[in-house]
Amino acid sequence: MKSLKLERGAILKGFISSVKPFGAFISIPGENKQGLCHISEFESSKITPNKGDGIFVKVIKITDDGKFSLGLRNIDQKTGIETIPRTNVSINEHISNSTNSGFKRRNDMDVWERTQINAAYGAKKQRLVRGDDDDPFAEVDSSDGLSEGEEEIEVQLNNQIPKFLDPFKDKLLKNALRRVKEGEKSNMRKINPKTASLETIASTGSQLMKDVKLSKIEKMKMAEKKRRELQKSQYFDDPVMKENLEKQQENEAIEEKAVIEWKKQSKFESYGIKSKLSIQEQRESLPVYQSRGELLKAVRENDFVVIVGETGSGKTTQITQYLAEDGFANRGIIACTQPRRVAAISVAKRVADEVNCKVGDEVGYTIRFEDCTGPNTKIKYMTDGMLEREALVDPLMSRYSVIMLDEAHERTIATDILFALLKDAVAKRKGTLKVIVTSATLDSTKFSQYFNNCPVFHIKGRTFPVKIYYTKTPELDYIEATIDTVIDVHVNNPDGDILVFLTGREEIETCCETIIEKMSILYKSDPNIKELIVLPIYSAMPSEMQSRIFDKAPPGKRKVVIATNIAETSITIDGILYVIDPGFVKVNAYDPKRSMDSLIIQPISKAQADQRSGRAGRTGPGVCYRLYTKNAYLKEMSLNTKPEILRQNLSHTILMLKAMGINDILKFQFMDKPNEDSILKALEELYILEALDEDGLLTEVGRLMAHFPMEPKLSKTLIKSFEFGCSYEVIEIISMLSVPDVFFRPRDKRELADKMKQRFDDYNGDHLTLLKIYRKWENNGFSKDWCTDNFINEKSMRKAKNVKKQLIKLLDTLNGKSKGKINLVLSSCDNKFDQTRKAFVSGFFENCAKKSTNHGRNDEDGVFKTLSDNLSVYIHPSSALFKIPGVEYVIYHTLVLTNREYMHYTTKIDPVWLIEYASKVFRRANEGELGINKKRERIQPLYNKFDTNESWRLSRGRR
DNA sequence: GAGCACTGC
Repeated sequence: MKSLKLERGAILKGFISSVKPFGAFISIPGENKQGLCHISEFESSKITPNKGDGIFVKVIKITDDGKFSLGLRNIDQKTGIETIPRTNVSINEHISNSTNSGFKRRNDMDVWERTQINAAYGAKKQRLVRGDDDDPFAEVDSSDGLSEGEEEIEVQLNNQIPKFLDPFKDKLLKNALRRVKEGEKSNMRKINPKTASLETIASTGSQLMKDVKLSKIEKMKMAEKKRRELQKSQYFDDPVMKENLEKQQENEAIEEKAVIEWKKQSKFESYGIKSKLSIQEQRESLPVYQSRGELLKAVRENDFVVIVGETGSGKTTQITQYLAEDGFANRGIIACTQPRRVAAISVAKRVADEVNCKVGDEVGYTIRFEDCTGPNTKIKYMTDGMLEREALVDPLMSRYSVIMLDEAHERTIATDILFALLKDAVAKRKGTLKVIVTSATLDSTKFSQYFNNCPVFHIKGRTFPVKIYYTKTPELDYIEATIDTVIDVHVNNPDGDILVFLTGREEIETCCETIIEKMSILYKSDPNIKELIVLPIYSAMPSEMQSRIFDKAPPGKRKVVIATNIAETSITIDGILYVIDPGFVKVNAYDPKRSMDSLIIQPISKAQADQRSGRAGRTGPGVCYRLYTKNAYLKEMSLNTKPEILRQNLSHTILMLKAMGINDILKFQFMDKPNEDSILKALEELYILEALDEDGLLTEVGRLMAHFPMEPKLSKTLIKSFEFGCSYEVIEIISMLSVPDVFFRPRDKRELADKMKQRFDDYNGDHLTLLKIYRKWENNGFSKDWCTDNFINEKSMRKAKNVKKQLIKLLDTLNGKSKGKINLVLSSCDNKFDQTRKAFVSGFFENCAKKSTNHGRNDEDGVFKTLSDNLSVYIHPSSALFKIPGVEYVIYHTLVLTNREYMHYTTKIDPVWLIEYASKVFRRANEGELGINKKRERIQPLYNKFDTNESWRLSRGRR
């Protein structure tokens, strides 16, 4: 054959010079460079690449530097002649031949799109026909119920992408999907891009997120398919390929190891700026020092003082010391509460340094699992939840002379409850207890009014000015806008790190990946662009990865930290000069009517927006880019974030209040009173758990339940476990239920992680599965490696172990204090795990669901109906009971609304137990009084909460 | 066949 010139489209003969996992290098005689032929080319041509083989190739592309890529498709390897792409012909032929069977003419682009869309959506109706080689479009059976005019096209999946469109595949897929999405949305009201509200944008979600997610699924499928085929066809009979694969794997292992080593080595930069000033000089240089005298005077003269202290004012570390120096410590302990444990510890350490003592001596801290105070302690930092617990024993707070509720503007439930408790205690203590409350600027008036119009003190902060920019029109896709802004700031602005606020892990990961992708293109086009280091952070991330965000960016590089609102308050990163705030946050919304949790994305509040922008002004004058309009900030955003007490299940809180002797919850002096539904729901729950009696007064059991730091359903279960002789089992399960999810599912190894999890699955359900895991871990010496090997979150396991320890200690104390009245002797049911399930029924009978019989229709499989509300609920796919036949009655730990109403942690039960252990609520249905449908449900609730508003007081179980 | 903002006792 005559040698052809090397140009695009030319068909040449070459020789395979080397085989790689991604394809083969091919030498063309007379050319001194090798061309690359991708593995997909071999796959579609059904040729096994072997070193030395001669093949016909077509030149697809030649780059500027003379490299060329080659193709094999549609080239007859015997003759070297290009065949006409068969798909084009076949489709047209087929369509013209089949006009009678309801098909309309469509071009192959349509076919291709439909195939892709169907594949991506896994459409149920689609019926794939894998035609054989001679008849790619097997005769279509049109008798499947399609009416005239409707068309259902049936195609094969292989090689449907027109060759000429290959390079645009990703883009086409994206567009096709977008069209489908828009088609779906066409009934919805149109969003006007100029006036869209934040609410609308939040509820629409980001298109970019969806696109990335879909194309990722596609890519994963392709990669998996490729990997499998490669293994199958090449690995075993080709020594060159085998060697290459092994080498590649080796390299990957080395790389992975290097990353781990690097992570180990990279350590924290030291915190704070080392100051040359003496401690005394430093203290005097803080802004709060200017107000020392006035502040002490105000505290002496008033029972309550509200302090508006900006960040960096020194209020948290200094005010307690001023009070101690002024003699308040002689009349009792000076307490300062913090919403977070780390804050309590780190502030206590700092103050101990300043007064030159050991932590736990004059200055100490108390948090759950850890009491670091002593007989000399005068200044005590503690979590607000800890002080709330202390109020159970001592509502007058008689140990304390001053209590400072720090960060009170965060409005945790504990702080909100303490507001009212302290107001009461101050009145009763007649001048011997002082309360200081810190607040943000925006709600200082509200705070002052609540605390009997007390004085408000302003302390200036020590921060730099932040310039704020708004967008001119609303950003419809806030993820896309965020990515563009990050890159824009990086390319056009002087040095300084960037902080971005997004709502969750998924968003953060997508955003990071897209930025890295886009940046790599930019680096190529412009070598002068500085490197951008992209760092994600969210709470569920392993702590060794979290610490990376504190590393300083090397000279000449800039870092961008992409965070959830963990970076709003919990974590402070030095060196941030630019903040990018899309204006959204993910919050938990609890629906008391259905006792269901759901996570929703919503606009942030003004206070939150200000908090976020403030993060740019800690090391120098900063800039904040708000990706919403000024109008949205002024008119759409609420002043403050809705306090937690208005968003949560209150049963635990209300049980505590009852235990403190506060009976009339509806008249309790909340700063913001929770919704009545929410209070009634909690009271009702406590009543059916027998923690409250007919009059709403605390029962013996209720008093006991209030001692445990867990939700009432769990404490009831715990107490009942002593009757069932399975307290060890129940304690271990409760410990596992009260920590973050123990199952670890890394993005790239989900299947493996799921398989590992399945080995622990107990056929009775998830509670016993958790028990199994805890015990396996214990038997393996609480080993970290065991956790890693089994895809278990070690952090959670250690926490569970701590909870177990605390519970056992607590039970010991209760037994000791009760002088024989209570006898909670720990015991194990050995292998009689029915006892354990029975104990859970006696606490969780309200969370009971029965498999729906569907009355003949089988549209929806696996639907359960809750016995209390007849709500349709589903077993979560992660459950040990998912798709297990023969599961009729179950109890569940919580109900979470995501795509569906899912039961989390489900356990199979015997319905008879409901009657036996929750006789107050359930009874056997009476055949005579029921209709046909009701008869199918042998058990019915006695108690009807919709009777009257006060029905929680009544017991219909007695009739 | 699925999605976990953030705390706290």
